[in-house]
Amino acid sequence: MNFPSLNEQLDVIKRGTVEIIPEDELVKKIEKSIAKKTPLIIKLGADPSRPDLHIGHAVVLNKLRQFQELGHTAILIIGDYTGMIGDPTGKKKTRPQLTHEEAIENGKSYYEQATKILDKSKTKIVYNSEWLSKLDLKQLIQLMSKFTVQRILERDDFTNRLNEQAEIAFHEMLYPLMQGYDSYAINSDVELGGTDQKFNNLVGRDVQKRYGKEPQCVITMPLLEGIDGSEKMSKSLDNAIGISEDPKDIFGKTMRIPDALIYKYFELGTQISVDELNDIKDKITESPRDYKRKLGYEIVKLYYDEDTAKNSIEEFDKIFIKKEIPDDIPEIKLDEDVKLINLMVSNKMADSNSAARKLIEASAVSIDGEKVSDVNAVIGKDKSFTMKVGKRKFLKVN
RNA sequence: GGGUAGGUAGCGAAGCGGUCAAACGCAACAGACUGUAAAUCUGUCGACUUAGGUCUUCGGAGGUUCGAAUCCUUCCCUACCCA
Repeated sequence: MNFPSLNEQLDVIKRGTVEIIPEDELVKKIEKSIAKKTPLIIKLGADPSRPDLHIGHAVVLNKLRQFQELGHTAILIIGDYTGMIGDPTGKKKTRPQLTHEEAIENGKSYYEQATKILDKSKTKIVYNSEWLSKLDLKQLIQLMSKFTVQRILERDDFTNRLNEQAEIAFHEMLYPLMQGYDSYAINSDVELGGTDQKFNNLVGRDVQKRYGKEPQCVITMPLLEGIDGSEKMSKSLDNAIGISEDPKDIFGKTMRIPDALIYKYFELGTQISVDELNDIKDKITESPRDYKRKLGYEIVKLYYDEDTAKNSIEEFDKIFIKKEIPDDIPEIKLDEDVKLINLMVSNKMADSNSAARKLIEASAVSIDGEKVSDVNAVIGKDKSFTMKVGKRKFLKVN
């Protein structure tokens, strides 16, 4: 197999990375790979505790995809065994532990979603229970003896937890070692991860060295901010764009990101070429809105297809720029007269009667474009109209 | 095992017998302004309501009291210090 030249590869690999540790070793590995016509083994560990992937997770998957396109081998490790511990990274508290069944189940779902980005035919998937479950106590002690408590505690999360008087459960200290052991088990040349994974991934290097293997290089990718523009993207903060979401939502959410993030999203969240990326870099500030539309288009295209992406733009323009009613909105028929607030609640346009009342009072409800102000409004069963609650909730009544 | 400080709405955090559905901040939602950007301003932010109120909430369970998030008993949970 023939690989692109070293420099071509480096251009692609370096896109968006934070650190390559150490870069000269990576260069040597690539040179060797070209000379021997052997692909590098690229490791990505997946945490099976979160089955819903968002474009923040996609940052690292995109990078892995790029490696695949360069001809290298991607190995996705589903941490079914480590998932039972729960990665302490960035956590202030001990994570809940998954059962093995849950971990496997989540792992499958992870794979399904990850292969929306990765080349399925070139992705090897392995479960780390395959080797971790076979470690006996003697081997585990041997592994533990190669590291010191200080080394494990030096990572920020643990230091912070010590300082903030939060607990650290004993088993959590094992997490980095086990993840590092994965690298040894699959002989990885490169491990990818977010900057938050730097410590764990470096431990992988050490484990390999101590077991007499050539150590992997570590490539860290930035953590993508969520659509609120400040916090790291995460489902629990409700600032994430899920890769399995409806295309309209993906597009709409993309349009809501702060301008400062547009380039970063292009760089990390799309597969547009390095050349194109360089081309738009300085132009974004000229017309942020247009580039944001392009960004939304590219992201939708990545997870769906070109037609869907085009539709998303059109739909968006229709609703928010031309302020028209979207095409496919829920439609219901009334069998009898109902109070407006009940109608809102039963169609999930408000959480409770009180909430519905408050929305009406806040003039957030309109019928055929007319704002409704009567909290006790009753809708006659023969009426036919379209109502709108807030900016995004529509309902057609016939 | 001994000691100390705590557990309040999605989160953080006040309150320490009545004026508490519970200050304040963040988040969220809605309105104005916009490019559904950011920033800003305004309103809402337990539930039901015939709008007068009613009901359920302050770790759990009991109790004292006309009245408890606030006092007492007990149980559960967390952190820290000492061993």
